[in-house]
Amino acid sequence: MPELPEVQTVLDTLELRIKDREIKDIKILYKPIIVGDPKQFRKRLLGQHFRDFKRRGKYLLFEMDDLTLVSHLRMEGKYFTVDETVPLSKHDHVIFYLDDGTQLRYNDVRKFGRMELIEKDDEYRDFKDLGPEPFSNEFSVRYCREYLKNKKLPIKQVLLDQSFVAGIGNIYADEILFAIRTDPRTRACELDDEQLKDLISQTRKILKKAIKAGGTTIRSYTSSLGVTGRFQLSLNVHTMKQCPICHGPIRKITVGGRGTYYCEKCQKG
DNA sequence: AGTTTGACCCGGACGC
DNA sequence: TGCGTCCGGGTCAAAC
Repeated sequence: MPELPEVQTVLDTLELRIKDREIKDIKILYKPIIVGDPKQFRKRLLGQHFRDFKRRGKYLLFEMDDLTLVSHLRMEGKYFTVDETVPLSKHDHVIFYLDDGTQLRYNDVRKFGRMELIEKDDEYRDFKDLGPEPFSNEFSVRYCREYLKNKKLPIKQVLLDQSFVAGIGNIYADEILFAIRTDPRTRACELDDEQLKDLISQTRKILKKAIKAGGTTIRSYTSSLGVTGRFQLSLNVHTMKQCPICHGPIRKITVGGRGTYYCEKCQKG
């Protein structure tokens, strides 16, 4: 599932491919992807150019001339830039016809992804409940301490809560907790300042490394986008069988309804 | 009022 | 082959 690093990678790559391209036409093959009226969506985007590529949490923001296209990939949303002669794939749902004869295609097996137009510089309504960016100064020990002080939920579950910090999903939550040697079930309010400091720095370190890995991988692809690059990312616990530190078994449990991998020897308290 | 839980959207993967 | 079940990001409603 695309998390912050994958979203950033997709954005960076799309910027290289379609920056300043004009939208000549749009075909929407599966309407629920579009939030709001699909006809208006198409109409308003005709003649617009992809000018800037920004990210907020896991949201992609395509800044056009007069408006912003907000896109969320949810589980398996992918973008491809292809020549118009390439046949449609099974799960292509939205086709953008560009002025250089190429197409930007949105493909989504689960159909969970969403696109929505917002007025330029408008604060997107979904963003009001979105927590700070992991790389921002706002994501500080003081902020975490305050946010978590009454939270009795498992720390893993809070890491997945986008209103705490934006952009972390199931895979990186597991990796971060492994990196700070903390049991994913630990109550969030029980982390002390030292652990919070560690949490913040490891979060940034892991996300940065992932962005770097994703970017490297993506560049080796010439005809398609949306390959997230995760397969090249080295994971320590998520979907792993053996702990890279103690070589003991990695356990899989359910925390907050999500599959969770951890090492019971290395991750205590 | 604030916090927490669970259903929902969807289809591929997997198990029996 | 053919079912049934599981999974998951974010939203929303319901329950605590």
